[in-house]
Amino acid sequence: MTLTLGMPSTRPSGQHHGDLRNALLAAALDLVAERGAQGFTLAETSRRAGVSVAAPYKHFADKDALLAELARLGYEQQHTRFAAAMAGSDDPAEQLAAFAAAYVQFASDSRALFEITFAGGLDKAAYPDLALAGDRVLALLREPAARLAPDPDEALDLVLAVGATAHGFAAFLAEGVFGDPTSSLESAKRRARAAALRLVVSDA
Amino acid sequence: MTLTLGMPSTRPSGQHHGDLRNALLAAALDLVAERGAQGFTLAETSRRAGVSVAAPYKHFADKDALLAELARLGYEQQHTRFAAAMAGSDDPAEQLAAFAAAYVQFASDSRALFEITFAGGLDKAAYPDLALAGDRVLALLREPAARLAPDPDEALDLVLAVGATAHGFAAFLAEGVFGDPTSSLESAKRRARAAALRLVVSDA
DNA sequence: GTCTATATGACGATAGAC
DNA sequence: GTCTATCGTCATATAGAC
Repeated sequence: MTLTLGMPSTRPSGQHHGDLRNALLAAALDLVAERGAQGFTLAETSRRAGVSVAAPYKHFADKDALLAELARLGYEQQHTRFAAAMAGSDDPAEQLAAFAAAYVQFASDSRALFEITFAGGLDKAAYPDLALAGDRVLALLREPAARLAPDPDEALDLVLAVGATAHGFAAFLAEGVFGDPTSSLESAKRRARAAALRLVVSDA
Repeated sequence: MTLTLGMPSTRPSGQHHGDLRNALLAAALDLVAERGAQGFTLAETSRRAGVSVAAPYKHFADKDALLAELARLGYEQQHTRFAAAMAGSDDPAEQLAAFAAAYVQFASDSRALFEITFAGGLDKAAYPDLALAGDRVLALLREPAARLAPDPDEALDLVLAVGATAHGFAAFLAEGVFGDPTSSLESAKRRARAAALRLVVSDA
């Protein structure tokens, strides 16, 4: 996989790596993709990055700090992708449906990041940036929801219903409820989009 | 917590416990409730049950076997509770709404079991009974869905949409998206119920 | 900023006595 | 069916050299 998490910045300094921080993040992401969020260890991450187990501590306070940074990047990627998907239409109902489909898509092709953001088991209180980044993703839904429902309470209902439904379909897909993972992605996206529309149009 | 998982059976045999198997299951459940599914260890479970770390191996093949049994019991409890909640009405739409509310309720007051069933990280292929018990829960939705939608494909859509939405709200509640956990349970249940109805009535 | 070396401490699982 | 003892493995984290 080896996703680009930032710009590697043409190794400017140091002795060996130049950009160990990003190398560690990428290695950790690969590790989570292979063994799941609970299989993540700092020691194995170090090995994959080709450094000693002591090296990471110059870049992250501890194991959880690295994981929290990964989760934060996950929320940022989500925000970027969902915003792009929603920009395809001006119809608020269509925007919410596009969000649901994009959510499922993200869970599928960035499974590790998706798992970390939700099943990372991080203490959100200890990492305030995290809750903030997560809220920012959910906030994407507020504008189209407000256009569909003038009443603020009803708008909040829509935000949460669409968000919960999208998350449920994504979780089902990840858990293999649909069966074959490859062919089921499209059907999961279609279903998530349709469910979001149903949640929305009955209020129109 | 110390939920009753079976009948303790008035200690018939053995030296110390009489029913170590159930005592281990109960201790493991408490442990998961405190530290999450990834915080579960067989050693700590043994300590809490007051036995040596070797004792569990006379009752379970290994660590995962104990966890899998707990997950199976979780699905069975879900089935019982959801079936009871759905029995309150003859209207299929109302039954699906009752399922959604009961699902959120279960995630709230049996948080450990809920976490194990979904975030246990178990190899479903290695424990076929597990996938079966999980399918049996989802199957509860099939009858009311079939009554609402004559077409089998549409009925499946309903089953998955209601299931995904219920799961999404439950996950949001567990993750603290709603804020205060105690006061938010009722609002989460109300929202889940309302969303399920909206998913259903637009097809009526 | 990275390494080597080490302290410290879990955990899973098994062997053998009772 | 439970215990004591133990092996092997792996982890987090720190200290000090370079």
